[in-house]
Amino acid sequence: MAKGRATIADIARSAGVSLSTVSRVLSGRESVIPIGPETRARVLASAAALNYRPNQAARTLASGRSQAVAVLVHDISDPYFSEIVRGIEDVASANQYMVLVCSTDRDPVREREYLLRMGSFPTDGIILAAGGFEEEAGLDEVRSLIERGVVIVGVARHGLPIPTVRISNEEGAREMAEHLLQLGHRRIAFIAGPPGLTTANDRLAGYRQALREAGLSADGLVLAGDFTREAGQRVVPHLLRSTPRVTAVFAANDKMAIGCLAGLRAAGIVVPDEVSVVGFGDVPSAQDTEPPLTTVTIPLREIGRQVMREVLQQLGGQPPSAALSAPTTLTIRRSAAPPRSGKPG
Amino acid sequence: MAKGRATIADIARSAGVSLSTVSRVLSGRESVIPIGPETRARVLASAAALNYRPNQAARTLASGRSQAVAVLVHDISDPYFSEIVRGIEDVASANQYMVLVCSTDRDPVREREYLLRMGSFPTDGIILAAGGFEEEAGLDEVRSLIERGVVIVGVARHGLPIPTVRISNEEGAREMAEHLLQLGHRRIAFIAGPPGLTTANDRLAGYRQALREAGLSADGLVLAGDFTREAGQRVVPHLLRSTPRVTAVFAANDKMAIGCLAGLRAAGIVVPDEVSVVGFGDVPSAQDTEPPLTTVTIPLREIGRQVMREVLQQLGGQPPSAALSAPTTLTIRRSAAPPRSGKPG
DNA sequence: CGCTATACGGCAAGCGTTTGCGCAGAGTGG
DNA sequence: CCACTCTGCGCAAACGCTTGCCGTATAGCG
Repeated sequence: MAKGRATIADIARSAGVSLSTVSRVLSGRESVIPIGPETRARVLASAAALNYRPNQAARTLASGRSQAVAVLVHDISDPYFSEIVRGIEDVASANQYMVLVCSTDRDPVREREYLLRMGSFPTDGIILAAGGFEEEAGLDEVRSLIERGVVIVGVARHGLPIPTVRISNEEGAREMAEHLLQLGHRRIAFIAGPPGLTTANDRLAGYRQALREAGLSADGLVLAGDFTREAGQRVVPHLLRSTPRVTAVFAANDKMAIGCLAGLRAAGIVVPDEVSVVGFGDVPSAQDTEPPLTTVTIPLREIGRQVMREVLQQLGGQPPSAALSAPTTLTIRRSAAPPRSGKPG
Repeated sequence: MAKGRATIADIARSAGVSLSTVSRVLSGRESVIPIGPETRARVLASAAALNYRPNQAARTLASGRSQAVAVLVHDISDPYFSEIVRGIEDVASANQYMVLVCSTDRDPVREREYLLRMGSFPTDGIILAAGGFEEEAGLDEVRSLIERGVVIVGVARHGLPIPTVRISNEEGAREMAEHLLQLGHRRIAFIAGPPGLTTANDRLAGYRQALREAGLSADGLVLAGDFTREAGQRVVPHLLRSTPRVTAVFAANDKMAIGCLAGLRAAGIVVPDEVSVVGFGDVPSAQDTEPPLTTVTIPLREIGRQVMREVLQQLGGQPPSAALSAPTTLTIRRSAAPPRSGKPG
């Protein structure tokens, strides 16, 4: 039933020119093969009259370009990733690109599956926005995709042979830890992220380094976590039991910090008076907790824009940029304060 | 440079069968034209050996099916929408569909642009997840898309000639208002959403109805808002100036409620002791505010799943479902309480 | 044994574009 | 006036797959 839409053949007929001419004026390839202004006008007029819409599938097949990029994230419903995707979409849509999202739930298997499907699906580029693991699983797929001419760019995805925008997770964590140290904290716990996830590990490394440089040991202070709110809540008893009690806790991401805040409140501990809590990421809700969360902010949207720009550039034939990077910054709110003055009594 | 990938022609040659046979076993059209088990095995083996990946662009061109759906949202970085998208993706990916996102920033013009681009881009379905306006702008585009055979389904998008999953915005708002009434509140302000947005208007209508049924007037109690956190914050002074002072505030969405909470705290007003605040939506961060927000929860992810299932069904040739709907529920947390007992001493 | 289904598979015509190549005619410099 | 270079445009071959239409065997049936 679907009414046949107009094709360039219809336009060619109606304008009295050849298919190639129509194609050339419609797809902007005029720069290489000039078209007379009057011819072009006729074509354009016919196209408009026929309400012509190019068939992107046909274009893709013929040209090898699909005007689409795929972005792999852990979970699109996580504000961390949806913010990156928004940045990507901003520059994509400004350049007539479409973006399709793939949530992998931090599962290497699902990631590989998506990568595999990308082998069929027409995309010009793939953005690996999902954090990677120490041991990358989809290496072969990535390689074969690259071989096919797909440009792949990652964010915080070292360990893969692709250009990557670097997030200063380690530096950011170090700064935050130093901030805590400067506030006077000496017993600072760290709630770690999912094991193996480089993003999480880098933050842990930054924390460790700061402690080491301050001549402190992190022994017994790093608690297992998995980036969920529940994890942050779950560790509260451990925190309380520690002796001497920790005076500050640094969560590897905001969600855990927020969970921790909730757990602490439930336990009747007041933040930051009795214990300071800081996070990493600066998700939107970090400013609405009580107290508002001190955290390290990552310019997520800008990262998205940057990575998409990079994709576009490479698609345009330019070589991969040497150093993409996004600096994190400390944002001090009210969940961290100096520890309660010294020793009891 | 891109190494040519294997095509069905290669497989046909290697397996000693015809193109059609290969196509049939690989694309599952065997049900209609049976293929011998041994032939099929040979084909499969060759495909595997050649590391074959179907070319979806070619498939789309030849078959008219693209295995992709587009979803239009106001803003993918808004948890409300990213949650819906996640639900969509869940069932899409389980059915080998890809989903591409389009953020319109609540701008009818951008929505039309995206709709227009969908005329070129190969998608089998379009989901209008972005709330609509009283006066729909993209009607022509929608119609022409439908005519081309694209299935379009909306969420809370009445006013368009498409099946839509109904969110009980009005009922939910009425319930919430009734809850406040029951708590003893009589002066309940309402922070409205963007003018013209049906989702927002429906909630306002629900609030009004509840008040009316209680014999109360809403005059002077509905404040202009736009769904942003800032809007919620901005109205605080008005709230405080009202005489007699309102004892409860109902924001048309959570973001405004949260902003309001922040504004109230800044003004030294304690919630819910001095004034109750409730929202609508139950975004994830609603549970982490202080006090945790009483709000009406919308099963966003399930809505996403439902709408995608509907798309799939229609793609399968079934008629549009008569009544898709998603019931909202009240979730009582701690931001609403009975008003301070009666009149001042 | 003849006849009709049925199982299995090939042919070839598209699907709508892009693009390398070829070819006129109009300038241009010598 | 010639050899050339641009312009401006058409031809037709892909791009990789699906699918309607036709054969063949083979089996089933009376």
